[in-house]
Amino acid sequence: MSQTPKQSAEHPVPTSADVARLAGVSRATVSYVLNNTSAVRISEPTRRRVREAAEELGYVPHAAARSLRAGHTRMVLLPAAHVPVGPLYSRFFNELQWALRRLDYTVVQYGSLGLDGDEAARAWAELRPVAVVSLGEVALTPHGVGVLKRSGAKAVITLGPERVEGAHSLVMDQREVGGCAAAHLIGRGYRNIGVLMPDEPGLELFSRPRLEGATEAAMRTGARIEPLTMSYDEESAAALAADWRGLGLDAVYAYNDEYAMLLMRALQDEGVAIPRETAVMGADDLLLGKLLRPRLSTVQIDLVTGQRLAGLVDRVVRDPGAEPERHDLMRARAVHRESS
Amino acid sequence: MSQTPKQSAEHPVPTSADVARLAGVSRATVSYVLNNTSAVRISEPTRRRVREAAEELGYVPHAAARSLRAGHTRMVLLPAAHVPVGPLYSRFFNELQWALRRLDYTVVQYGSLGLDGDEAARAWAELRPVAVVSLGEVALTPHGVGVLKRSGAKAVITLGPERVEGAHSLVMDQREVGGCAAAHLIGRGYRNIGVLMPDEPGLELFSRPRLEGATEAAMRTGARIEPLTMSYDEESAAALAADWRGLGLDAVYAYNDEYAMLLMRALQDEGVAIPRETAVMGADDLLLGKLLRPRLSTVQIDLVTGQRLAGLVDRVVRDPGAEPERHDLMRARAVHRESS
DNA sequence: TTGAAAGCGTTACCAA
DNA sequence: TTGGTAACGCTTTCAA
Repeated sequence: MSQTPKQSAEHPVPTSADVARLAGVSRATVSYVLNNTSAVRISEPTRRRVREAAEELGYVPHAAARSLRAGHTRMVLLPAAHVPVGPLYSRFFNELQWALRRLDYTVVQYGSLGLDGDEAARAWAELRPVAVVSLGEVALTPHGVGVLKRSGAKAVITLGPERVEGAHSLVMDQREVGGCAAAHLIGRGYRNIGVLMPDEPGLELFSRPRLEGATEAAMRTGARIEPLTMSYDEESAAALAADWRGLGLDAVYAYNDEYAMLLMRALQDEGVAIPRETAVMGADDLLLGKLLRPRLSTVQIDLVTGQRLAGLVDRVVRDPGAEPERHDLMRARAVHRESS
Repeated sequence: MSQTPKQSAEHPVPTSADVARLAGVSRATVSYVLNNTSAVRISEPTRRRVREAAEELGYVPHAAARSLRAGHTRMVLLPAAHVPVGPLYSRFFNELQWALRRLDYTVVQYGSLGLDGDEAARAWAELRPVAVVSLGEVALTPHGVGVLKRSGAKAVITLGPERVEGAHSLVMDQREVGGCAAAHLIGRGYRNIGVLMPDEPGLELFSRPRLEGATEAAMRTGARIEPLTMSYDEESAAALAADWRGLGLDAVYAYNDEYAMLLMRALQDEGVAIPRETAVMGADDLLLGKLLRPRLSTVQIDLVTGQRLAGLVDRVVRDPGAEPERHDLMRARAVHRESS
């Protein structure tokens, strides 16, 4: 056992050498045929023999060996600690993935749970991706970006609340969402505004900047912002609603539509009139919000399309020096319905 | 340019040879130090020099080279054509990912959009994963399973409606969901049951077996099953509701809770009394369904936990011969509320 | 038209 | 305690 057996001895994985042997040609010829190398002309009978041999052995090329030899990959790494929740985000995700495949990139979502920013960057760098698109679930530091770039990544693109030195940062400021909601409520005359913070882990990345945005918007007007905590279950909502009248609030921005729907129901069950006694506002403009009575006011968020982001990735990979044109990454817009 | 430049010439990616050179030792020594190989004792000063050199150069090992040498990987491939929709599924997904990482596997979601079963299997095999867990978005054929196994995959596990020859198939029969819903409705005396089929692509994988299950359950009782089509928007729901009374139905099973909520609202807007005139039933037991009035009856689905599935993966990898004990993969149970 | 050989970055054996 | 070296699977240049 001087050599690690790659398989349960009886079952060696076929290599191009095996194909060559069976077809009675050299490994070079196998490579030419299987990759349709146009620079070399191989006779039709030889091609057939090679193809048949490959087929018979069930030969599949070894991606690692290939990229090792090539010195680069076409892998775009999408760090995905959690599968993002919510239809908005997952649609964007799917679009991006699809568009990148059309550009002939291999999209790999790599879950780096429980690693901090720099550890994660190192783990990603080991895979030698040609590009990394970080959706902001892991905080990438300038150092982490350096590690990735030095390991050969041509494009490091971050979507998140703030710029990251060295990366192409697309700033997606969640504060705008909170600001939008607060401005809408204030504009309609509400002065004591609760802002719901989900208790669930992982949402902080969005919820905190949304709160900040609301606070900033209120500051300019003298309205009061009151942070509230709730988790995504009926008990928690009921508990919050039970104390509601003591809070002295006339409006609440509830993080997103799902939390808003939950809270609104709890308030209604408590006899709080919506919006007369308390206005309720969500975010994300889910279809379901329109089904409630009163219909839920919300913040509609236009995200950059996956298609456009994929184009950016490709451009930066081809020309890593060029600065990205500034994208209108995210636009938020209040949608008034009946709950506010 | 006889050799592909791996980087923009000025920026070569550091290798272990560079580290060795800088530290004044051999590549072997570098490997020993960086991998904490216990079989060899390296002096503390040497270790320090190596570590410092690695740090200074920003050296990160090359995963492809490593696995090429090792002859195997710890990669578990999760084909993910679409990020799955719905909180149920994504929770399961996250759990699985997390549990596999704890077992020291590298979880890679690989999006193989637009490839058919056997093409996809080939693409996966190129990465030489040690295990593949297919959630059923891509139909894996016995041939595809063969390709994967011959390429070194120790475990090929499928979750889906039916067994796949050669793979460890965990049968997750969506027919049970539809059957459960229909049985519940029939048990409560409804005899003319519509079954909603979403118009959205990709959901067919679930919706068709659910319809089948409902049909089978009805067959035994003489109830009528009527397939209906609707897409996930208000217009489509309104159109369906407008014709509702002509359909002569006294109940509807609406694929899942989201579609059910949408349809129920449209029916209410049309003046159809729920459940007196028409009973409505969903599936998935979403929290939001409890918020409607009347509260939505549903089918609660218990999925196998990601933790357990991860354990199975690990067991099969360690001992590919062993048959998996039969898991109770999915259990469906009707939950009666007010809408039926 | 085909083959021989070098080399990609790593690790592990064996020798010093 | 350390270093030399071969080998993993593949592609590509050069020579025949």
